[in-house]
Amino acid sequence: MPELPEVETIVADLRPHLVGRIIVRCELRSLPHPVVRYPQPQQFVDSIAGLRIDVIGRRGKFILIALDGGRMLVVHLGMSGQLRLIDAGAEIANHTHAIFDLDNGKQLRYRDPRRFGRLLLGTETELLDSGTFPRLGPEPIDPGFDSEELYRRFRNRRAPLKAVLLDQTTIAGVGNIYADESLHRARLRPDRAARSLSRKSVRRLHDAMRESLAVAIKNRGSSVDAYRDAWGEVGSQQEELLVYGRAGEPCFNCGRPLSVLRIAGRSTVFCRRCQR
DNA sequence: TTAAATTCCTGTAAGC
DNA sequence: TGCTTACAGGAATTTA
Repeated sequence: MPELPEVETIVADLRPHLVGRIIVRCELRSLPHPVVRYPQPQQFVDSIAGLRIDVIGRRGKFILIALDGGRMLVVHLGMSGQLRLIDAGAEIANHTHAIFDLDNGKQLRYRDPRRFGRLLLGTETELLDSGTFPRLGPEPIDPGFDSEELYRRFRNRRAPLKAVLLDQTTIAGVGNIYADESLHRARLRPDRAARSLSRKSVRRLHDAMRESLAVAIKNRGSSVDAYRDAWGEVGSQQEELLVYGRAGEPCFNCGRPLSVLRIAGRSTVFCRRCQR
């Protein structure tokens, strides 16, 4: 599933090909439309035509495409979303829900078999006020994000550490894969209360999380499920994962079979010996 | 206020 | 082989 490293890879790949391009036309397929959440689909289509792409960036797991006139196109890939740059003549894959025609004969296509993703169009204020774009926590890979800030955010949280890491209003961009990977790297049990961590432990987690994300970005993300980059290619981080998806297999550190728990409705893999 | 449970959705894999 | 069932999960929504 696309988390911070996967979204970062897509954004970096698309940037040189999208900035300066004009969205000539937008076509929404499959109605009632499953992924356009704001504004109404017809208004979405009508108001995006003719706008130039000025900037493309990322915030948490959201792709932000700033358009001239102050509005932005926001894309969240959910579980199985793909945002790909394809020649206009190419065959249209099933589950393609939106097609944006660009002024150079290319198309930006949004495909999402499980339909958990969403598309938004509006100004920042509009999207925040409509409740369609959440108030996210800090970016974990931001140089200004220090472990003291993380400690402060854990301070009054009695929920399990894993659940707090998945909470996008606490930290933006971490999902099930990198939560498990970060906790393993930091040698912390996923089921202990976040507020029980010492400053020292939080510092270890802070460093582990940044390391896990940085390595994953370098490897162009984890293609454990439907994840593909902007060209339809897989990443390689799935081959480097320490615990995610390895329940029952030996811990690379101590050899003991990895355990699995259900926390916050997510399967959580960890080593009972190395993570205490 | 916080946290846990439920819901959405479809492809995949396991079980019979 | 072919059918049924369970499972995967991000985040909004509902319930406690």
